[in-house]
Parts: sequence; C-alpha cells; structure tokens
Amino acid sequence: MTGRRRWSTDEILDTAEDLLRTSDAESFSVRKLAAALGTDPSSLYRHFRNKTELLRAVADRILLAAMEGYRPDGTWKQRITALALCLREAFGEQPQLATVWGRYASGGTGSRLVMEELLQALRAAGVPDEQIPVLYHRLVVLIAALIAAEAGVSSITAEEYEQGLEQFRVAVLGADPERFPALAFFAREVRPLGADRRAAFEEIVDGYLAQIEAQIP
Amino acid sequence: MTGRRRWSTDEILDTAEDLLRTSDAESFSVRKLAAALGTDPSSLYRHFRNKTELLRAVADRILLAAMEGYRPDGTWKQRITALALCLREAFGEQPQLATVWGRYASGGTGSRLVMEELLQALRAAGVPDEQIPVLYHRLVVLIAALIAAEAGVSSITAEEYEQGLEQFRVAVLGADPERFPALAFFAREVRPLGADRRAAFEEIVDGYLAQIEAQIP
DNA sequence: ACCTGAACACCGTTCAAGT
DNA sequence: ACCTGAACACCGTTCAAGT
Repeated sequence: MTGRRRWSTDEILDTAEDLLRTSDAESFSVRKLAAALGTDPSSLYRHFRNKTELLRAVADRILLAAMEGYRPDGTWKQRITALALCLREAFGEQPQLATVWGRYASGGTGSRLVMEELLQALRAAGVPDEQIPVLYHRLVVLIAALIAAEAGVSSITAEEYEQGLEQFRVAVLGADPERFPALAFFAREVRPLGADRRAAFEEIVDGYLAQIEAQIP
Repeated sequence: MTGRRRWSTDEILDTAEDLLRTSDAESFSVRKLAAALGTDPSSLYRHFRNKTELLRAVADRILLAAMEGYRPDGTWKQRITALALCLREAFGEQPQLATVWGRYASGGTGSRLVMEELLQALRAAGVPDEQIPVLYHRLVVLIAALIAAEAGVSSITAEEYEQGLEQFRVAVLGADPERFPALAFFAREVRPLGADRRAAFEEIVDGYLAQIEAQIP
C-alpha cells in the first residue's frame, strides 16, 4: 500500500508552506512534513541539505507570493511602508520563517523582488546613489528584525502569555517609588512589550523613513 | 557518591548563566544545565515551571548586571544610545535570552532598572508626559527586536553562514538586469544582512531617537 | 520532604540495507 | 537510482517510586 513515489521539490515546498500556514507554525518539523507527504523524513534530505535550506526556500516563495500582490504606489515613503506591512503580513505568525529570512536573507526571486523595490524606492526618494546601499541595508535589518520579533511574540501560547503579563504587572505595579520614581509615576500607562503590535511596527518604520528623509540633500 | 543535595534557585541561575555565556548558547538545554549541576533534569522543575520561566529569570539577572555597570551620562540621546549598546553587549550572542526578553520582558529588578532609565531619559528629553508611555514602548520594542535578531545572526554556524552568503551572492550577482535594474546597478555595493552589525544597530537606534527629538515641542 | 529513574512524546540527521 | 528502516544523539516535561 505504501507505494513509493518521487516527490518533486516543488511539491515538498507546497506542502511545507501549507503546514506552516495552518496549525501552529512554531512546531513545524521535518518529521511532520514527511508525515504530511506520506513519506519518510530521511527521503527529504536528498532535496535539501538541512532544515534551514528548506525553510529558506519556503521563505522565498512567500516573498514571491507577497510581491505578486504588491503594486508600487504613492510617494517613496508610502511605497516602503506598504512593502514593509506587506512582508509583515506575509510572514504573519511564522517565527521560523521570519527568523530564517532575517538571518540569512533568501536567495531566490522573491528576495530579489524585495531588494529591487526597496532600492528603487530609495532612488525615487532622491537619496544619492552612494548612500543607497547602506541605507538599504539598515532598512532591511530593521524590517526583518521587527517582523521576526513580532512573529515570535504572536506564536507564544496563551499560558506563556499570561505568565509573562503577570510578571510584567508585578514588576511595574510593585516597583518601589523611592527607587523607581519614573516607573511608579507611569505605572498605569506603561504597556507590556506585546501590546499594539501593528501600530508599533508601522510607527517605527515610518520614524526611520522620516530619518532617512531628513538626510536627503 | 551521588549524594543528593538541595540546590538553591540562585545556584541554578548562576550555573545557567555560566552555561549560556560559555559554549554555544544556542544549544543550552535543561538537560545540560542539570548535567552541569550534577543532578537530574526533573529536579529543576520544582524551581521553575518551565524552561521559559528559567530563561526569563536568567535574563533579568543579566539586565541587573548590565545596569550595575551603567552610569547615566550626557544628553538624553547619548544616555539612551549608551543603554541600548549596553543591553546589546549584555545579551551578546545569546539568542535564547534575547528572544525571551523581547517576547515577554522579564519581571524582576533588572527589568525595572531598564524601564526606569528609559523613562527618565525621555523625561529629560522634554517629551510631554502623556507621550512618554507610547514612545517608551516603541523604543523597547525596537531595541529588543534588534538585539534578538542580531543574537540570532551571530549564533549561526560557519557552515550555515557560508550557505547563506553564497545564496545571497547568487541572488544579487545573478540578477537579470532587465528585470532587476536597480539590483544589478548596486550589485557590488549591496551587503548581506549580517554585515556590519554594530554600526547598523547604532544608526537605527540613533535614527529613531532623532525622530523622537523632532516631535518634542 | 525532597530527589531520582524511567518513561512519554518528540526533535534533526545519517547511512546501511532494501527494492 | 531511489527510498526506507533503524539508529544515533538529542529535546522538554511528568510522575510514580524511592530515600
């Protein structure tokens, strides 16, 4: 019954993408992918040298799909913000993928489309050519770091979240006003790290773009 | 010979900190910690509900130690930059800790000292009180995300690094100039994600601070 | 009251043996 | 030529049994 079967690399990636999107992406594993394909884990190792290489390939497909739905529009700042939000949404709650993208970039067409759009937007902004590579680099580091961090936060279990929130409350509300005057003063206003993520993301990116703008001659 | 022995929570945390600092921090595990203590993994579960709680406790001690060596000095911007670099160095190459800190904050005194200093610096900057909580929040999200991302990058093996760099080179140098004109134009200048990390970190943080400054009435 | 051993339910990866 | 099974060296966590 277990007729053996050659899987194409693309079929493997399709299934991996599905598996990462549905269910809890944090627990994606080579073994689960093999089970979903109905094959043995070891057979995947002829297609990919290791798990990272597999995830990197999936990340590139996700970038590719995201860029298909993206049309450059508006000012250079609006374009970059839209792109960043688009990537944020594409990687969504998938910390493994976001981390892999942030760590190694990804080598395919998806990656190229992102690079191309960012470089063009910076040119459109009027940034001098010789400053573009370094500003581009900072921007990608920033966006990748924010997305990976956020995907991590959104993937924690409800139990862990409660635990963390409780500790945060204790730290803030229980702070000695003598030793931590500012903290005591703002105690009721200060928000835990995970709060209000989309707004935080957008304003940080926008803030950095404004900073770039200020440097344009 | 295996006399049994009660470990205090502090002794456990000391050993965990050592283990995370030395050797490859990425592979830190409860089992290795138990081995280092000469005890059984299961006995640690009376001190900590789970691995995350343990890591969070270690993270707080690291913040505490970092803040002991920190003296506020200079303008508010210099203070925040110095603090950010200090945290960056403290978490160093420990992606597990940096991630835990970024994900849940940490509930102890170390955490409080960091919050207090940031809040005070923002006050010293002249930011209106009602804007401080939200700006504080953005700043912590940004710093935590950058540190966690960087710790992740620095913890990859030489082999994975080479693999990633190679893929990046292929993506950039092999880009079709018709389809990716800007990428082809900047091919030789564009740098991979991991390059020049400290400078990227500092300039992104400084950029965001300049953005805050521009909003001060 | 505290700790241990054994077990459960997992990982990524390799490689000799099968078809 | 391709795939599989079994194995290796790990994980975090639980809980009955020991002292």
